[in-house]
Amino acid sequence: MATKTSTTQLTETAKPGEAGQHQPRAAERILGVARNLFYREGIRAIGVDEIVRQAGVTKPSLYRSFSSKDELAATYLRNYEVEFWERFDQAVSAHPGDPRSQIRAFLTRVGHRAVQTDYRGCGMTNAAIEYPEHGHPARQVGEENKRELRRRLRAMAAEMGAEDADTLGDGLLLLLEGAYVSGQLFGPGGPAASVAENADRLISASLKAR
Amino acid sequence: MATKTSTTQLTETAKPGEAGQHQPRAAERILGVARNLFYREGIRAIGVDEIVRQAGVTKPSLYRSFSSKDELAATYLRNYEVEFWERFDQAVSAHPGDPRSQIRAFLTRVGHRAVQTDYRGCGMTNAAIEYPEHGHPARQVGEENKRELRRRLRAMAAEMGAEDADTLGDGLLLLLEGAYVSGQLFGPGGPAASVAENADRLISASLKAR
DNA sequence: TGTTCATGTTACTGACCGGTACGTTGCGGA
DNA sequence: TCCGCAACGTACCGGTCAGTAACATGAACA
Repeated sequence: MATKTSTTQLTETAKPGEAGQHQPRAAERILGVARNLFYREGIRAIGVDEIVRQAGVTKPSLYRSFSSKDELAATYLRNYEVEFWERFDQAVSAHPGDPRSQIRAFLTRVGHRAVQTDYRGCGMTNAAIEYPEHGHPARQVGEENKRELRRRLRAMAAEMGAEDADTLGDGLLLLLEGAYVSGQLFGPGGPAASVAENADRLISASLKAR
Repeated sequence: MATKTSTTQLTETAKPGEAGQHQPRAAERILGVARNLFYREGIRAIGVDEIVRQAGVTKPSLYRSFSSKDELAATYLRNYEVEFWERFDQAVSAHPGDPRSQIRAFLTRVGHRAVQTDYRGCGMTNAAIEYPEHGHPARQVGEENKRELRRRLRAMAAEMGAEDADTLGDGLLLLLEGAYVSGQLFGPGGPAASVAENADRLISASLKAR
């Protein structure tokens, strides 16, 4: 029914004929399409047929590179996580030695993205909600990411000199997750726009002796 | 496989022989089973066959009471929302005229539930994440609920005398949603345990002139 | 030129998806 | 006793699910 669109461009194509490395084009195109569809529609909502159709390949090509749909989803999430930490570290390195500004910079950007139309939140959080079963490959990526994120936020809270650094770090994590979820629930004009401001107020309250 | 459980009690049974209203038993059993399964496993993850099997009925019985699976899911969520407001209003009426204590009471209970094993967050939030498509019956229930919740939280923030009541109300909503999500991601010992404490600090910071 | 091997294809599987046509049962009232 | 009717079950629909067997192609290398 739908015409075959070639809009799914691969961002970085392995240059053919170099270093003898012949990265399969199919796997990258599949991953790119899966990333778009999984993020926008959800993992359970998208079948492998839809993915291979939009990628312009066929199912055996998918299953040669990924052992299962679950593994494809996990790969999508691992890539997603890499980019997440890139954004996070970008905010960190923009304000060396100033964790409060680091948090503010990161959350300002999150808050901005979260009120865009068709914002769909955090792919890892969404996947964990879609797959409540412990041990599911897709869920594990999210669980591990959130544990590490919690560790870093608590460390940053301690670096700020907060009395109860763990509580502050957890509060920042709650605000962040709330922004992810509320962003896709409310859309433009939603409460996620104020995540950075609220985080800063929470930091203020947590820094002064109570 | 599973033995036929009769745990799905109907909360309010239409007394037979009264007013000619004969509520079918099948519909209530279906709704009870659907509620359990949809909440614990997710809506997309559960097929109607599984529901009717556990309810001990057959599919036509389901489709006589519910026009579609989506409508069954929406009914489950509407019931879920009723109980949500019951819990919310319970915290409110426990501290008349004291919105700060109302918030603390509500969030204390949420924080406690959110760190239980197998906690699965807010059914409405989860459904909205499972169904990103605008206009989906299941999603609409959640969207409407969150809008009303936001309105009430902002009103309570104003009642507290916050300078920027809308920002504080939104901050409380972010913390709440974050507790829902983090609760099911981290399980026991997760950051959701501190949602009430963080909310109280945020209120403190928002009440004093900046 | 012939071999090898990764990447591509067509065509298929059994299970499950949501949903339905149609027959059966049981009960209250005439 | 029989009717009418609502509640329920049997058996089935086409479509889609994830996953696979078997074969074609094309380039690198001997």
